[in-house]
Amino acid sequence: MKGLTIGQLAKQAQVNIETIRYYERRGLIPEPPRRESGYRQYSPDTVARITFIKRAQELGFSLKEIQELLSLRVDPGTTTGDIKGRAEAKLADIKAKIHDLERMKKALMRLAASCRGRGTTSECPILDALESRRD
Amino acid sequence: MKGLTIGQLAKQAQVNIETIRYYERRGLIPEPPRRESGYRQYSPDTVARITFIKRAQELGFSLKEIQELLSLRVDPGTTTGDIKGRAEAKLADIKAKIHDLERMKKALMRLAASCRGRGTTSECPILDALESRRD
DNA sequence: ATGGACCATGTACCTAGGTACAGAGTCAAG
DNA sequence: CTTGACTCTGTACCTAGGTACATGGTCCAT
Repeated sequence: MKGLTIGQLAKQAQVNIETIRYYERRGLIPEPPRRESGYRQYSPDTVARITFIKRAQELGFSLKEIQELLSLRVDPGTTTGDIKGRAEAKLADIKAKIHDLERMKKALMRLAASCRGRGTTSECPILDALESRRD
Repeated sequence: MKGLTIGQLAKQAQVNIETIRYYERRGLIPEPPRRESGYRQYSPDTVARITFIKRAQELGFSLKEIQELLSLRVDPGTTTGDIKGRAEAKLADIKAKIHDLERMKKALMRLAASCRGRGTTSECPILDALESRRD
């Protein structure tokens, strides 16, 4: 078994080929080994990595932040304490996101429930979900 | 009280003035009343609306999606059943986000915990957080 | 041994979401 | 009643995150 070509990887991860090369340039995925011809040879694990990146984006992380998240594992030049600190920073981030999503979720559930059978819709305040923020 | 000028609104909502005008063009905030001079006069509620938009973006929603979320309340031409359906679609979306964030959270918590005191960091797999997805 | 499907590099182009003027009018404190 | 800070519209420009060629070299099933 020789690993995946970039085209196979793209298909499995459901992204454009160019996106993969772009991620490589950005340092989001490691440069893979090549064969004689220069063709990239990817380990199947790369699929998960790209899937992770894509999903993390949908969760509101920028590529830069995702890079930081990913670097929480592979970086061998860092101390564990450093890692721990960075992990906890991201953790706080994530908790805040979950918190706000929970608020939106509750608002929408109230909305969907209250909007059953009534007449007009003007009284369905989703805005309140994230109101009164404490930045 | 005459409402906020665009500058005051921008300051309170912590965004650029141009962003507000841009949102207006995009239909994310309603066109406010003007005074004689043409100056926009905003209700203080607009602060919450912009805050909501900004935060929803950080949660991974596009402006188009946010528009849909916001339209779940003000749209008077829609039936409650329609609203309910759309709310539930968004709800599913949000639940999925929460779910994946929970996975990331758990992964990071394991990471932060396990990375205490050990030597190398190579065994801290955050990637597993969103692996094996079921799209 | 060859032609259609892939891949490589490099550069150009695209969309979303803003941001920054320019040029002209308005507000209000002194 | 002026002057510095704001605001208006319109248009141009910018960054992030891709996406699309063009040109040329591989791969492999027939």
